[in-house]
Amino acid sequence: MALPTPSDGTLPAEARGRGRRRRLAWTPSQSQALRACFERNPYPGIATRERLAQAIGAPEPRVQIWFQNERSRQLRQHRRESRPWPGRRGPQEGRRKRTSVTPSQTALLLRAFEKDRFPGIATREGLARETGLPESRIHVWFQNRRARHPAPGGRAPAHAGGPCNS
DNA sequence: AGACTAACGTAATCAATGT
DNA sequence: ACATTGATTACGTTAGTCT
Repeated sequence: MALPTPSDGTLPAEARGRGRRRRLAWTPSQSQALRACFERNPYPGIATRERLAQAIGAPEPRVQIWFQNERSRQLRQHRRESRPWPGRRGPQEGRRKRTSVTPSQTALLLRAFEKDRFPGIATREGLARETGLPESRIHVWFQNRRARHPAPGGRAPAHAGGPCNS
C-alpha cells in the first residue's frame, strides 16, 4: 500500500480522488434494442450508434461502451465453447468523424494533463465545458496522451498488471 | 460472498490530415 | 512518403448493484 506518494500529478489514480461516471442501468426495453442491433451488426459505425442512442434515449458514448463490453462477453463465450466468432459482416461502417482540436484547446488539455493524467468524470466534464469538446472525446484524448507520453521516470501503469510494491 | 456488468485502463492498430 | 494524432479494437481490471 504505501503510496504516500507525493503531490505530483502523476498518481496512480486510485490513490487520488478519481470519481467515475455514475453507472447507468439499462431498462429492459433498452437492453432489448441494444441486443437486437448487436445481432444485426456487432460493429456499428457512428451513424448506427447515434440512431440507436436516439431511439432508446441514451448517450451515444454509453452505447459505444455497451457494444465494446458485449463483444467481450460474446468473444469470451464463443472462445470458451470453441465456436468461431463471425467477425465483421458486411462492409465497414463509417467511423466518427475526426475531431479537430484547436491549439488553444490542446493547450488547456495539456495543462490539465500535467496536473492529473487520470482525471475523473468531474474533471473531464469540466474540461469538456471549458473546451466545448464532448466529454467522450476528452476521455479518448487522455487515453491517447497517456499512451504516447508516458510519465517521466517510468511511472507504473496505474493498476493493471502493476508490479506489487511491497 | 459471489455473479453480473458498466466504467475504465492499456496496447496495438486503423485512419484522417497536414507537411 | 511520413509524422502526428483522433478513433476503434481486443482484452483485462475496477467497482456498483443485486441476489
